[in-house]
Amino acid sequence: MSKVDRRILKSQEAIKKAIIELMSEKNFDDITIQDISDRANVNRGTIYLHYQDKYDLLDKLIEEHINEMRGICTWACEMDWSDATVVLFEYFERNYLFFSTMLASKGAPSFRSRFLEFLIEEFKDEVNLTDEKNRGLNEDVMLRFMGTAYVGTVEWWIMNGMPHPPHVMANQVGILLERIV
Amino acid sequence: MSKVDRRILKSQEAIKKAIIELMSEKNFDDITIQDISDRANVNRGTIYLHYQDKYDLLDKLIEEHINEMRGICTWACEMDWSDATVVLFEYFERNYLFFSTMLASKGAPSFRSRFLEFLIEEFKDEVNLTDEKNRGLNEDVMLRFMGTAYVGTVEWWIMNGMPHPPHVMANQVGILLERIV
DNA sequence: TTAGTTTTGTTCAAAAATCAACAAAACGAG
DNA sequence: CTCGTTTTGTTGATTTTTGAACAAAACTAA
Repeated sequence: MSKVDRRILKSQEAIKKAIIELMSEKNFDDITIQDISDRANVNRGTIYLHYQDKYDLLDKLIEEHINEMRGICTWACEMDWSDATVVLFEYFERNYLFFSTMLASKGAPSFRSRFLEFLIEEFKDEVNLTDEKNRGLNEDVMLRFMGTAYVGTVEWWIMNGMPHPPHVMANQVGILLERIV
Repeated sequence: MSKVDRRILKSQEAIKKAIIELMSEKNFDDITIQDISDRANVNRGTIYLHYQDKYDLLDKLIEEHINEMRGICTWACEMDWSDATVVLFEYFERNYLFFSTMLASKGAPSFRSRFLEFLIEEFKDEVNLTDEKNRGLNEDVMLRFMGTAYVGTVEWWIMNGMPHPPHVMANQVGILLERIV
């Protein structure tokens, strides 16, 4: 865990913040590297020091959030399922601009499917097919069912300006998930 | 007007913002260089690259604001006095944390007098002693009178959380100043 | 006082970011 | 298509910032 030079962190933070802001304002295709460097207040060349191009930047940004969420899930594994969900919803809230932009219709269409894929992966360890209750149920169907429900609910919550606090959402979703699994 | 490297601007901005924040939280004497660099998220050595010590930093910070205000005054000289005052009050509002910290009882005692000194300097060009109306009036007394009134009013406005919008304050102060001068 | 801790101010080599310049690619209007 | 403009991705020389280290000074508590 060799710590990273703070200049790298600062530059990358500024660049990532910039592209999220810009994506919330205009179409991804219309964003130039110059736009990003202007907004981030870094030299244009600095962006190329960290990313191949704007697609690579978007990929890395998404993947970072996925990893962050994976970290939260494994870290919160010891807790109750409902408690773990609270932490996730607080993460969504904290990164509101990212999720609202990415889940918006004009947003990155790749993110929704990547998000779903991640959730299914996480649910995999939670479903128990050997359980009496789940006799005759197909795993892929169950995972898909839970995953889309989760994504869809988060999407609704975010796109409607987070009408309930995270812990309420987490509680509701937690109850519903418990019933399924 | 050779433009300054953006890294210098960013570092100095972060450092200045840091010391203002810290001064609003604790006594100036209790603030260490390490505190400032931590808050600004820059290396401790970077501060010494730009300032002698924390006293020099505070001096430069104050003097920068004085210069900024002087710029506004000369730039707004062509306008009506009342309009110029609006721009100044908007400047106070924009830099609320700085002014509230500096004018607070625990703040930098040097700032209040420096501020007053600046205002008197600016008023000097505005008073006309040859005017019939001002016969028998002493210039120093007039300037002191106007200056302390101005500082005191700004101080009241800032320390009370800016109860009126800048243009209202500017209008009131403008009217009162017109009556005096 | 003394010993132990914190803070200061400075040094160094290394890393990152900067600006300016460039050719190539992509784009858009006529 | 063609010309002119914009954007891209890369280069190199220079500047700023970094982290780590250090001795000296200042502070604290016993």
